Amino acid sequence: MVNSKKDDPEERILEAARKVFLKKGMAGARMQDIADEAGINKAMLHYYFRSKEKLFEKIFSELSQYFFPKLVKIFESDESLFRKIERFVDEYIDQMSRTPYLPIFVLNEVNRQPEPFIRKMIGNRRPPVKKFFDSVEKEIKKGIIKPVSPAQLLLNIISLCVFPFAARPMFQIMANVDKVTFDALLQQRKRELPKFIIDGIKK
Amino acid sequence: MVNSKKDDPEERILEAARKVFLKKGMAGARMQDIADEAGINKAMLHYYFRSKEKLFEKIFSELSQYFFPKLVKIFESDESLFRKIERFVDEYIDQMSRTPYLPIFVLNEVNRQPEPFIRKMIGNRRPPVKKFFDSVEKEIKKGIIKPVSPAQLLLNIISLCVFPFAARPMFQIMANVDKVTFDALLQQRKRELPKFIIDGIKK
DNA sequence: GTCTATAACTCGATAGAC
DNA sequence: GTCTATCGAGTTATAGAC
Repeated sequence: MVNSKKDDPEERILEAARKVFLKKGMAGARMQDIADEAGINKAMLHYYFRSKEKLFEKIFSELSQYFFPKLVKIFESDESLFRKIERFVDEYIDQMSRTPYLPIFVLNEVNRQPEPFIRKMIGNRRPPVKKFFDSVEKEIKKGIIKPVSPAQLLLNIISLCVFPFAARPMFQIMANVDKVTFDALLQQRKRELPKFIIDGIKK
Repeated sequence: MVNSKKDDPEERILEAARKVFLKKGMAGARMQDIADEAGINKAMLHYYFRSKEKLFEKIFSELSQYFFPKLVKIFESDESLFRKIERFVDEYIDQMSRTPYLPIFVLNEVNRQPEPFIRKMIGNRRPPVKKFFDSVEKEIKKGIIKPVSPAQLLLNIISLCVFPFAARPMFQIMANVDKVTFDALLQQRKRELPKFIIDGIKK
């Protein structure tokens, strides 16, 4: 094994940059922090990625892709709407647990970066929501669920899954709760949330 | 009227700082931006508030207080739990509509500032949640609602109210929606959300 | 109190030796 | 490719005239 991934400096830099940008955001991150985290020298960052902005673009582009729910796979199946909601909640909470700082990072940068930059970065990463809407309309017509607005329902589901992660640091401080306890709370949530959502819409 | 509030430079600075910090965050904000916004000179900022950090502390402390739900007033009343939820949703969405950038600002800074700073700033601003929990337990015992976890229910309510504001910039870009349309969506939400929540818990 | 000028410092970026 | 040294732009903060 000549060039193991772990020793590849480019890979080490990306990993360090991911960590620092996630925690501090573009404006708060320092190239020095990233260099230290990667155990190398500031000049190397520029050698490999030219500028802070280029490095950030790479990281943001990569990370934002994990933020957007992979609705496609789930909602293209021919399971029932309820089953789809169950799977979505389960998978999305798992995904966010793996990258806890991701929601606040993405929300924050989308708010702060100029709009053209954001359009370029997340341009065609919009999840194909139409399939979900159709699925909701169908269940309404069948009389299985109440006549809810599909857009509001989708917003509800995403709010309920994502917000706890965005509020996690605040919650942990205010409730004086450690990581382990909070994770337990999330596991409980994975079980209770689908029930809550489904009971909120079914007839 | 010798010293109208509108002309008081200290007040003008605070208003400008609020605006700039909300939009750009501590790390992204520039003292020059604040000075320009206040229509005065950079040196004045330091004359009145000594340092950027001191000014930020003042603003953050003031703003974070508006972020925390005023549960007290609502949940101390002797209305039914359902009525309390209705009022909470209505008032909280109104509050956030008045300060749209507030949620993302607070969540972001809590994540980024060192924990001791946050503790000092929002220390005893934790809403007295116990009253709400008691109220939920009571309704469970009476058999009016299902046996839900009060903590999860509170988290649900807050998620559903706050998240749309944190995600607003992203949502507007992705759905290609302007401010007016989004505000209409929020008004619809004020009507539909209480139904959704209540149907999610009632027996 | 308010302003101009500038000091002091931080940080991204580059030059140049190895 | 990697490092040390340093430049230069941008920012916070202060000195000092009015």
